[in-house]
Amino acid sequence: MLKYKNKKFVCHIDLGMELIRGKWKAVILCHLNDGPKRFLELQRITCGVSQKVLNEKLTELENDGLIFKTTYPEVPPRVEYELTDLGKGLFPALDLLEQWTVKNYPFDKK
Amino acid sequence: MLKYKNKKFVCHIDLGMELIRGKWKAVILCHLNDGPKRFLELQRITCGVSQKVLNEKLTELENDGLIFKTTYPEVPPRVEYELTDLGKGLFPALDLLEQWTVKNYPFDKK
DNA sequence: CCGTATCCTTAAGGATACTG
DNA sequence: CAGTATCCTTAAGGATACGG
Repeated sequence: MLKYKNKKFVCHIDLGMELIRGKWKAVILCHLNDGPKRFLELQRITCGVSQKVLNEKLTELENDGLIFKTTYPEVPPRVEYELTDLGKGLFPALDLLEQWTVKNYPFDKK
Repeated sequence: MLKYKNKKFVCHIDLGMELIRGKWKAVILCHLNDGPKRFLELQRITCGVSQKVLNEKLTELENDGLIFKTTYPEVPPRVEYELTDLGKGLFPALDLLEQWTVKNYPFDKK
């Protein structure tokens, strides 16, 4: 039994999965690997997930140290999200998962 | 936009994550990589998750073709779960995730 | 030992409206 | 454009009891 942030985990993979849990976190991380993205770009990538949900996920990822954001003091506001070094280290695993999926699920487009 | 089993996914990583979503699936898959396990062994590994939940997850993994089970006609019954080839192919990604977690979260034991 | 059924609680996700 | 607030629906997980 292991502990992190007052939560209990039965093993390391359990904790690792916790950090990318939810419908959108892995998707966000994968796309941020290509470079910084603005809020609206991420919303487009996620096919229009609501602002509330997208913000929730971005905040959680930031709190877990996987991404950080830069706010430019302009009008209208501009904010960019990008991976931290910790977040970049997670990419190889996500990349392998994606490759496995592409290989085994050549599924219908549209 | 991609489709699989009547569900929609925004990209491949989205589908890949869907298959290992939930509190226990990745944990089960990782431990099955060491070899076949019985129901009670898996329950012990998951620190006593309820039978209902464990069965749900095992059934979902089986339906997705990641594991299969062998039922031995004995009394008391004996059932063994193990990875399919498809499931084995997923292990490298999970293994990388675990390594990343071990490296970055050397957290408190117990 | 393994699996099912029932009931319950909480967490996740979405719709919408509003603000600087 | 980015973020917050409110409300709502559904999905996930757990407790318990029972049956082959």
